[in-house]
Amino acid sequence: MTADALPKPRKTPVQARSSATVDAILEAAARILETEGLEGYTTNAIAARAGVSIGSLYQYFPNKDAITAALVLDDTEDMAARMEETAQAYEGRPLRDSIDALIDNAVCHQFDRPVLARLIDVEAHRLGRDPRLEAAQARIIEVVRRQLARSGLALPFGLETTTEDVFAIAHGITDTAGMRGETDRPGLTARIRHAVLSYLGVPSS
Amino acid sequence: MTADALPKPRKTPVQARSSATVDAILEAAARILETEGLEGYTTNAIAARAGVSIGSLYQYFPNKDAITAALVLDDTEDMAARMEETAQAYEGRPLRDSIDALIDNAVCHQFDRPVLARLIDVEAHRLGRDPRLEAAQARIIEVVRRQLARSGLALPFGLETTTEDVFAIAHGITDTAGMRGETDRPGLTARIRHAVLSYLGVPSS
DNA sequence: TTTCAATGCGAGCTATTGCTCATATTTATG
DNA sequence: CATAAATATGAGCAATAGCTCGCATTGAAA
Repeated sequence: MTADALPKPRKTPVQARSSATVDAILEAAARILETEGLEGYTTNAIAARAGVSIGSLYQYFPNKDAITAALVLDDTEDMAARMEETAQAYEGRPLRDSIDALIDNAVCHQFDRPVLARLIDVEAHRLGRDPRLEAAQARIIEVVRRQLARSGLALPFGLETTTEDVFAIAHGITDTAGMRGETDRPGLTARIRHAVLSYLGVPSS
Repeated sequence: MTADALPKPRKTPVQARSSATVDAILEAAARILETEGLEGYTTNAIAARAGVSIGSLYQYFPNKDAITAALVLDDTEDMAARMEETAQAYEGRPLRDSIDALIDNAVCHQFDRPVLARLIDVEAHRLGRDPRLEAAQARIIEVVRRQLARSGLALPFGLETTTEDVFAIAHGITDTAGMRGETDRPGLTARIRHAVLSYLGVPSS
């Protein structure tokens, strides 16, 4: 008996055209989530919009959730990379500046595709735990944790909890603004900065 | 031609047993959302857990979304009533106390059924606008707005935006904590209070 | 050119879901 | 009791979803 009993990872692209197929599928999935919501988010629709047959789709993804998981993972890893870059670029500069830049990262990300960002968040919770995803999330957390640790501030509730709360605050404000269709990005950044800095006990202006 | 072309509102309970049926359906729907998530949230499953036939279910709800909408509305109206009661009970007392009590309301609500609370939130966004729901939401907003307006504080971003942000901050922290399974309710309340009060520029302890 | 793996295709199977409808039972009323 | 409205039932239909599989096409190595 051949060991093809495990349907977890499907074929991995080796030629250029198959990589293009995978990319097209993920991009189509994102666009459908964005424009049609979870209702229209079907494998057939994804394949159609990607200009690919369902058969091809299922050669690279074992099931529908795998597509969503890939979407979530890509998104999170992209965010992690941006955060790390930003943190490095602002190394040595005052906390206020680096925090500002990090917040702007998050705001940009949400403003870019607000509906998609929210749905990805929802789906990420629905799908179970995934080591690779958790690693990417940990990278993001770590960036903020390091900022706080190096700041020398007397954190109100300890390093872990404060980090978590700073995140939750930024996430809450950003998400709400994104859903409401707010367009004033600098204004939003200013509000989040004020919320975060005042939470940390730093005079905010 | 009879005017039965509008399938929007179905039969309204007039006898006691039918009211019990409706209640059972809504309670079953909530419990399924809570324990099985959106996957197991099917009309047949709801009817089965309610101990009712699907036929009966569809006599009182025109479609599945109507059940969800009723769930969302009930939840929101319940919250609005609690908030209004609390605000009235704390009338005349210092802002710190009333804010604290209002926050505790929200925390209790989320801690009671965290998974359900989140899914209701998600579904509320998926379903379109509903005048009755918006009215209930407006009642909640109004409670907070009035607190802020009467406080005499110099609000950082104007009454509307500040109200919205206070909400978003509390919602963000509560939601994250609920999803993480945190159990320290007083601690959570303290953190939210600190976040909100410092955002408002009030010394927090 | 030959050969074979990689890739692509899409009709259609299987399972499920939302929902209807003809019928049965219960309750209220006179 | 008789009658009709209110309520309850659940088999099953229509639609659709996720997904398979046999076959066609393409690309690259020999």
